[in-house]
Amino acid sequence: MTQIFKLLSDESRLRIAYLLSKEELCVCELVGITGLPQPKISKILSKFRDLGLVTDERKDKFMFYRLNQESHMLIEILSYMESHLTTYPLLVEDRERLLHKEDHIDKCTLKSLRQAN
Amino acid sequence: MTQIFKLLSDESRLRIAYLLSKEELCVCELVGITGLPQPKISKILSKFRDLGLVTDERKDKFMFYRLNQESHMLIEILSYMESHLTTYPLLVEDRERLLHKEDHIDKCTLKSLRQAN
DNA sequence: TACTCATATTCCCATATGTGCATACGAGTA
DNA sequence: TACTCGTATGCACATATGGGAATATGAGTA
Repeated sequence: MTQIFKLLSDESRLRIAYLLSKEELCVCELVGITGLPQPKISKILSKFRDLGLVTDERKDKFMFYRLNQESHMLIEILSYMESHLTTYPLLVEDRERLLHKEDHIDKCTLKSLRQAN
Repeated sequence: MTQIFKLLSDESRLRIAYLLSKEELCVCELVGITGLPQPKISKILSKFRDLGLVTDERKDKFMFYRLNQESHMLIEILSYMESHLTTYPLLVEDRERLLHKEDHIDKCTLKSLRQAN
């Protein structure tokens, strides 16, 4: 339980957890949306994975991460955060960017791959 | 928001926050129930106070702390924890000791003071 | 004023943590 | 096999953090 709180106690981790609570995302999408350095995001995701809070799946060249649906507590806390989002503008911005994520992932080939589908 | 999660990410802080979610308590009661050293508890409570999460009130020689009722997010998280308590036996034990707290505060004069009332 | 007792603070130490950078890995492909 | 590109890992560094012991503070009281 303290582990979950610890993960959420860091702004970068909180942002990533929040974004993943919305939909599954790959590393380059998270980089594009948050603007955080890629190694940092990979490290954060590996911590999440070590604690069994996310699962990963490779699709083409991309590693997609999603919340482990068995992490009830994490999921409920994140969904609960939605109602307190105005106290955290950065998360609101992330949510906005997530809606237009195609505009933020031009540094990898995922964009054109998506457009091809 | 991250501040709240950070507070709850430490076992000692989590225990104290949980106990205070049940009822207002003074430092010596928290010492008695948790077995944690008094300076540690005072430090934790001062952190809580700095973040506006608790309020304090002196009664006789004792400083009583309670959750700030305006800390909605903290309060909701703590009440939500109740439903996941079995995953954290230590909190269950604390809850038990809280029910019989008179048995755990014999190192200060609060006990006899209470019995006098 | 001196004393008691509950609580608060300070200091020091070892350890943990986050960060940036460089680089390694690994799957697909030419 | 060599190359690309997305992702993962390792290292070094500064900083943050928790813990324990000693001590300070402060209110009440004799």
